[in-house]
Parts: sequence; C-alpha cells; structure tokens
Amino acid sequence: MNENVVLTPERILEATEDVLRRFGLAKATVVDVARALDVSHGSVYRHFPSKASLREAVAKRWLERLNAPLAKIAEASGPAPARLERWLRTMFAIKHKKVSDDPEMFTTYLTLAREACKMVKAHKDGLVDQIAHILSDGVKQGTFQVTDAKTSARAIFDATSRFHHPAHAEEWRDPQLAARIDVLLALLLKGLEAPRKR
Amino acid sequence: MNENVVLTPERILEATEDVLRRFGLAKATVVDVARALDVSHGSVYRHFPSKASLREAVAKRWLERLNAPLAKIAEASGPAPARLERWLRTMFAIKHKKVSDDPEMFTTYLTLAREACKMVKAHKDGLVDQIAHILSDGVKQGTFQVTDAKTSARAIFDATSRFHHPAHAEEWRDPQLAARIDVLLALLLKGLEAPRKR
DNA sequence: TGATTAACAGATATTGAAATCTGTCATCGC
DNA sequence: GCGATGACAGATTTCAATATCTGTTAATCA
Repeated sequence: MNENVVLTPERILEATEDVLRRFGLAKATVVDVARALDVSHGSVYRHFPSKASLREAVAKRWLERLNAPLAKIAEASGPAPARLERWLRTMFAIKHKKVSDDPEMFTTYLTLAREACKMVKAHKDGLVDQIAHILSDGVKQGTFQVTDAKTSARAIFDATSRFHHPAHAEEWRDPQLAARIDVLLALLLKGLEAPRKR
Repeated sequence: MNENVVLTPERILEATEDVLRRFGLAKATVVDVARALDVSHGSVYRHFPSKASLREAVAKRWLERLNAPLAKIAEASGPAPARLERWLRTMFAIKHKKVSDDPEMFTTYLTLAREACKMVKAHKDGLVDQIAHILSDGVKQGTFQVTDAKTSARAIFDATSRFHHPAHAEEWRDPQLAARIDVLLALLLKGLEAPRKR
C-alpha cells in the first residue's frame, strides 16, 4: 500500500498506533511498523533514531489529544466555579471514556507514558496551569479566595487524583463513582469559595 | 531451631514474614517457610489450607498494624478539625515511613494486599468510618458542616488518595510533598468548616 | 490418637539454545 | 546526491526440556 506516497514521521506514527492496536505493546516491533508501511525497517530509523523515540512520539500525540479540549475550557469565559467544575468533569470523562472504550489501548498508552515520564510531567504542569488560570479568574471575579493560584491549583489536581490518575483506572468501575465525584467537587468548591460580601 | 516448641499459626506467620523479607515475594516458597521452622512443608499445610491463605493472613496482619494507631486518634476527644488533620497526617506518615524505610518490603506487602483485595476493601471502609466518626464529632461541636458524614468522609479519603494510596508511592519522594499536603489539608478543612455564628 | 512426615502427581518456574529484533552501514537506484 | 535498502552484529525474546514447587495422602511416630 501507499506505493508512491513519501514516508513522513506523521505516516510512521499513524502506522505505529495501528500496529500497537493490532499486536499490543509487547508484540509490536519496528519491523511490524515497517511492514505496515511497506518499507524496510531501516527507513523507519531514518525518521526516528530509536524505537524508544518512536514510542515517545506516540505518547506525545496521545497527551496532546487529551490536552486540547481541556485547554479550550480553561481559556473560555464565564463564572470560574462553573468553569472549574466543567473542566474537572471533562477531564474525568475523557479518561473514563478512554479506559472503558478500549482498556487494552489505554494500558498500552499508559505504559508508553510511564516510559516518557518527563513528557508526562510537562503535561501535568500544563494541566495545573490551566486550573490556576481558572482560579485566577475566580479571584478576579470575587468568587474564589486563594492565597496562591498555582499551589491551590496543584491541590485541586492532587485532590482529584483518585478520578483522573490512571493508577486508579480499575477503581473507576465503581457504580457509585458519579456520587463520589459530586461530593468531592462540592467539598473542593466550598473550600475555594470567597466569603459572601457583607 | 525451636525443636520443642509447638507449631502455631502465629509462629508460621512470623517465619513467613521473615522468609518474605529475606527472599522477596517471588522467591518465597512454602518449602522455605517450613525450612525456617525446621519442619516439613506438609506441617505448614495443617495450619493453612493453601499458600494463598498464608499470604492472605500475612496481609491481614499488616493491615491491622496500619490500622491500630489511627483508630486510637479517631476515638480520642478534642476539637474535630485538629483531630482530623492529625489523623490524616498520621496516615500519610505511616505510609511514607513504610515505603522509605524498606521499599522492597513495601512492594511485597502491596502485592499481597492486591491479592487480598476483599480484605483491603474492608480495611478502607474501616478507615472511612474513622473519618466519618471525627466528622460527626465536628458537627456536634459546631465546627463542621456536612450533610452526610459517611459520604463526606469518603470524599476526604478520596481527596487524599494522592498521599496515602500505594499506587502513588513513587510520587512521595517529591521534595515539595509536605507543602502539597499542607495546602490540600487547608483546602479540605475550609471546605468542611461550618459558617461562624452570627 | 493426633500431629508429623515422606513420597507423589500435577502445576509452575528455570534455563539455555535457537529464533527474532534493534540499530548500523556500505551499497543501490532514481 | 539523497533517500531507501538489505545484510549484519549484538541484544532480546521465545520455546521446550528440566527442575522445583504446591497440595494430597498413606504411612510413621510419640
């Protein structure tokens, strides 16, 4: 297939995701990727210096796809509390959907992410910044009271780990999950709340 | 050793923990345990029906040892907010100490606990009950305002997962850990706080 | 008599030889 | 000249033979 199409990093990544989906993380080889593209595996090494860097690039794409819809919410306008809640619920929903739609692919991406832990750290920092941005808006609007938006944002991120950190993915099948999220979000929003004007 | 001492479940558990410490979870066999006690492995099977049940008993002991000091705090008297904070900080400290003192043994116990997940569930429920008890005290004292102590307790437990759930153990080496805990606890306590009397 | 043992069958783990994969590079074809 | 190739060395994985372990039981011992 694709006889006269140039070989690009983009096409290689596409093929790699395909191979990962078909063979799983453990069985997927560079030779498989090359075969899927109908080229020699040496050609793949022209675009990616190693198998590790190829995996890293796949992980990066995945993290970017997770990030995009959240960034949109963080940058939106409107009352901060509702926005924070929507942002958090969206983050949970994205993760929960990924794991329930295709658990195998989720664990695959999860392992890739663990290998690229530096990239994950940057991803997390970006998410905390987005929360901090919403918190700052809330302070400006007078609805939130926090001494430092960045540390409070991190606290919110930490407090919700149970519902977004992949290490807890198995616990997301709990039928009471939605209720637990509701109670926690209410508690956190109350903790951020500025006292009413007198 | 111990030629004329009767073989009890207690002694077997002691020996099992010893063997686990010396050989690690993967290498520890029932034969090793029997050898440590200077009996045949058949004798061990007189007290525990299977290797799995032996492991389960070890896990149970471990969970009970974790639970004891926390139960004491939960049952104590005094202002609820300070008690809740002390309870949570003690739980974090116990876990963090275990993992930093002997990381290998921690992962061993962690795997045992995963196998005995029913027991872990009961353990967690007990901890949530302890939090709920403190929250109820706080409501009586007029310092906390919660609609349902049990669900709020679970929210507190969930919100602090990042600092007590073993899945996050690797993240506990963070030099800013203490600061993160401080900010989160302040946020949660503010979220539980009853409005001042007018 | 009741705990302990040694021998045993089936399940699980180890090991080392053979196969496959990763990453390199001299060579090829356009 | 430039991207692609395929043959290659060293690293990694697979697989099947072998060894060890789990759990049972009939025989032993005190």
